[in-house]
Amino acid sequence: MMELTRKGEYAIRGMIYLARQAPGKMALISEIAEATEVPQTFLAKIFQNFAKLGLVNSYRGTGGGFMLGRAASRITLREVVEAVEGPIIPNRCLMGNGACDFDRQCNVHPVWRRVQSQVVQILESVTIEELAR
Amino acid sequence: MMELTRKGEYAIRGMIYLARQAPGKMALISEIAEATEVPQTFLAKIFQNFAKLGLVNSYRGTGGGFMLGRAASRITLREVVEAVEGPIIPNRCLMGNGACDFDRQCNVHPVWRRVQSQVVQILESVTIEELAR
DNA sequence: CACCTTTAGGACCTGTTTTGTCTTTTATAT
DNA sequence: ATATAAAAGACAAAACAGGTCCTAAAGGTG
Repeated sequence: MMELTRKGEYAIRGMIYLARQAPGKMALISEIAEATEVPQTFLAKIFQNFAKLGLVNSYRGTGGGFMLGRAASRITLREVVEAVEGPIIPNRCLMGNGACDFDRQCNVHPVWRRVQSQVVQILESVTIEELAR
Repeated sequence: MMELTRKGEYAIRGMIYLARQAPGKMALISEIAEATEVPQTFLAKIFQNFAKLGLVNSYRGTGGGFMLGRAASRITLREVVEAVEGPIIPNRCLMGNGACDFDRQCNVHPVWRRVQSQVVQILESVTIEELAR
């Protein structure tokens, strides 16, 4: 249960790699992929999306590449994980789409809420900068 | 991320239903399935497995059915969840099959450990009896 | 014993998600 | 112009989720 997908794992590795670059230095996707042992085209997809979200900045053409969108100390693990995996939701009924009317009736509900809040809290408390050290 | 599957959800519902039965009273799979709104054959599979694990007792033939394998107060939510979903493992590298040699090198590793232990702790602290009240 | 009831076990199936690949396009620097 | 890199989109194999269906086996009952 609750397994991070490869995509998530890859994303974290890539971001840590970027965090370890000298400030302002660009890294090619080919370089990142090789260093982190991630399939290049797959990582490219992940980073394309991250660029849209502002988690990384991307530049095309000669001398282009990727760098972090902001200081590694201001990017949390939670942000990275949720960017690839979607929100942290231990049970469908927490999705808040009204699918679950058990909010008041069901005793399991608050347990999932606790799980959710604990996990979010842990991931939120860790920054990419810490992971890159 | 970390979503419980339907199977897990169904299993919990079924166990709670059993916990609400009068002590020693047998419940038919057809009855449980209907009451909990779970596809009968699917629930049957889940409970077959639970019978092997001792989480429920099953009896065939007329007057047969299912009942809890022990007091509801001695069955934790963790046990039920892990019985259907497998161990709670936020990242593959925690599986301990030697697949991950990052144990000492990787900074993310201890974060996943913390997540794992927190979630396990929460689910462990809740019994089916509490959920059935 | 014959028969009915109820779970056990196994085979099978369908749709979705994961984990990618491949090709073409667009932007940029030289 | 040309070379370089990321962007975008189509495609696909494999695994997983979420079931169904059929037969077998066990246990009561008349």
